[in-house]
Amino acid sequence: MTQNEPGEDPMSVFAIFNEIGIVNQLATAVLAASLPEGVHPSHFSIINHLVRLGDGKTPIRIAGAMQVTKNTMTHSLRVLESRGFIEVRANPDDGRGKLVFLTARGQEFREQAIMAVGRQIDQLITPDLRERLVRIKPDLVAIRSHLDNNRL
Amino acid sequence: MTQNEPGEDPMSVFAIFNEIGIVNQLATAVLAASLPEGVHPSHFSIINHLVRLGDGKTPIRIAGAMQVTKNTMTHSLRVLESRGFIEVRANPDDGRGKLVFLTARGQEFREQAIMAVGRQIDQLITPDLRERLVRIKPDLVAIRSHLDNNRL
DNA sequence: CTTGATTAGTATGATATCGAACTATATTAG
DNA sequence: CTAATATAGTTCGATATCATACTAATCAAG
Repeated sequence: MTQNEPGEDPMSVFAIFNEIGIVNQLATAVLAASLPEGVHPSHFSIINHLVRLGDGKTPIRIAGAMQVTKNTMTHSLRVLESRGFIEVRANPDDGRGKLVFLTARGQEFREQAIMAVGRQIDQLITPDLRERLVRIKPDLVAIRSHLDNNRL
Repeated sequence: MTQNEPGEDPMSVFAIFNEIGIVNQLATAVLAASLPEGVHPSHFSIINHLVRLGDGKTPIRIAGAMQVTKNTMTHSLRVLESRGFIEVRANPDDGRGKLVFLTARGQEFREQAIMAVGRQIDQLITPDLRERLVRIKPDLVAIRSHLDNNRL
């Protein structure tokens, strides 16, 4: 396949991803401040993933989606389980594997956390910013989807 | 100041930041794979910051910009100094403080790293994706700038 | 000046993450 | 069926990051 004029301007695309990185850094800080003590944004992200794509997934699939190693997932799932946000059961179809399920408490937690961070965001952004965010959403989805389907 | 109809739709803005987060996650993974062993994306980010905004900054200012604590910065600067990418000197104007300077080696490193990650990105994105990225850049800059100037 | 409060940086102990090695189960070749 | 290989998850040792506490230097009040 032909290669979009390689090296055309390596800096410019890099700079855009850099902007995305900074936005994410700032937004994550807002999220972190909205979460209760001991709950890391990465933990929240796991719960969020289970709600969006459905639970009953194996730890290794979740790890792949989150781009973390399986031992990191082992650790994170323990934290979530100790808080009663998820349940980890043996996989009936695979003696090696496990399956992760959200609990009612985990779902409540997610909703409350999103409300909390939503309030912070409301205080932070203007109508203009909100409009810009909505405007770029389709492109972001396309970019996310493509990168997600073409990982290295 | 009036507040953009609070709670209008907390989920929708949250979902967009979520997309940004995933894009960043995937892009960071590409960057991490392009960096030499032992150099963390956060280390690269510090060098990048020093190039973009100029060096001779205090560790604490860099920590603020990167949204990490000052002890994290102490640690990261030691890694970068041990590799010869930066120099940390006493601040002549403040007996407590230090100043961080890029070395020639640090600048070379940044350029090579950007080239390396640029090649990976070239292989990963299509002309359509590149177009989308360029298209959303102005909005991203506006969003980043606003969030940066209105941190909690 | 001197004292109290603030600030820059470091030290210490904790959690999050990673890579490599290990265990147990599944799958495949023959 | 058995042996070799692959996969799911855990364990272990290392780095990155954080919160708290500490040291040293600056600044502000008087």
